[in-house]
Amino acid sequence: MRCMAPARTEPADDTAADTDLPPAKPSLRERKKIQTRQAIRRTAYRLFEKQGYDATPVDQIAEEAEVSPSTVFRYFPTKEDIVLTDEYDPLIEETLRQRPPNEPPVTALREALYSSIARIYQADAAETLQRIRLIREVPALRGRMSEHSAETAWLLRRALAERTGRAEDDLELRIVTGAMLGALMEAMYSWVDTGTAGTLEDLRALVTRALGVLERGLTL
Amino acid sequence: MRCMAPARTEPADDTAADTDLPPAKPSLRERKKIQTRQAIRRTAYRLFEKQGYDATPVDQIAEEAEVSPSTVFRYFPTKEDIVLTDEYDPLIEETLRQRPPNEPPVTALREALYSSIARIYQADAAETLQRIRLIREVPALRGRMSEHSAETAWLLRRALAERTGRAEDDLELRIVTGAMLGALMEAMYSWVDTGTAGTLEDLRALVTRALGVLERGLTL
DNA sequence: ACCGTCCTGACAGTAACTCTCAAGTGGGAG
DNA sequence: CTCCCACTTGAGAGTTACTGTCAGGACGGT
Repeated sequence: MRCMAPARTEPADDTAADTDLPPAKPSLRERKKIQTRQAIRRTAYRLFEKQGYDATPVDQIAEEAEVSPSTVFRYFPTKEDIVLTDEYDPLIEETLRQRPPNEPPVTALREALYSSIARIYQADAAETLQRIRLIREVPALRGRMSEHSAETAWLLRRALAERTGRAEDDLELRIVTGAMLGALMEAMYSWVDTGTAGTLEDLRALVTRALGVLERGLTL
Repeated sequence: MRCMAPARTEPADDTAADTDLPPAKPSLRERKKIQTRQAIRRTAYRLFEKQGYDATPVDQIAEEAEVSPSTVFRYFPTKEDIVLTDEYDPLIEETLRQRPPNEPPVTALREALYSSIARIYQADAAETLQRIRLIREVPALRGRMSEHSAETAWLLRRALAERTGRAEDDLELRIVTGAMLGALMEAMYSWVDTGTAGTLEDLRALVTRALGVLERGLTL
């Protein structure tokens, strides 16, 4: 397979994360869309688990989810996006903005990441675990993930720039966000490595240690 | 296009980097292989520059380089690899091993990275610049690059583990390498951002500042 | 019940690979 | 110099991830 770089125009529209259930009942059409989205993703996850990511063509996912292949691509611009859908960035950003403005930036970042991670994990623990496992094991997904985290870094940078009054492309800011994301990524992978069942507490502890290392200036 | 995850079995064999010219004259066959490799890459870079990465099909590269499409894929397992060939990891590793063993790990890493970067840059400055520019601008390449730097991180980790006597999968070690690579990546991007002509001195300065931020515990 | 809008499936087309096989070239042995 | 084996190349067919178009059907308000 390959992974060209398509327009990459995420829908990013109204279709809410299928993990939160707002009490307001959307129209029948909307509900069907959410159902279809879930069906595709669930089917995909099941097949990936059974026979592997690469060995699972989109056509098969479509067939077993009982939709046409075109529909799959309408919901997920790329096969990778079936795994990597994350609307987490706005969540992180919002959480970060709610931190007291006088708080030191790294602390604010740490706390924001803490609560974001907790919320993401609690939304669907099993699926989150499987997702991270897939990301770690499938090179294409890892690549796409890091690609995405570059955007996250940019977002964090903007937020930090606002806080500190520095320019958005300030080198020190770039370094800080790059280092934090790099460290956190390792913590994540380390988390899924520790046995099969990572718990939220484990994750918190790992993140704490990771950020601790950063704050101590990478001393061992 | 897409980017599945093929066997990813890099040739990684004898074909030396086309940048260094060892005095020993290899056989005619070997020389032809190197020529072909260079021809493909040069043609590709020229076309990428002219019409963009995504807008340049492999078939066109093959045609203009006067080889068959199959040959292109024989030399570079994926289109991305035409840009991302780097045999730098062994270089970094060797340089790192040559540092005095009693040197503090982060210092050793810094010095090893310094000289490696300098050597890579000096081998072919123009091409290096164009490569980094491409990596920054093409999402697929960025993704693949970070994927690769995960391997580099692993390599660094092993070297550090040796030095410090820690386990290879030690969390702190992962954090340190992850953070350093994250920070260095940002420094690189920042380097190509500053005007069109990044100089080696600029790069050194950026790396110094980046590692300085890390050593100060991400204080701004 | 009607009608415009949104959604879906069928289909054709592009491009990145992958595999196989036959023909050509290099290099060493005699 | 010649013969032969090993390596390399080109050609072609096949798979898979997408992309765009178009017609039919369902939804939802009037």
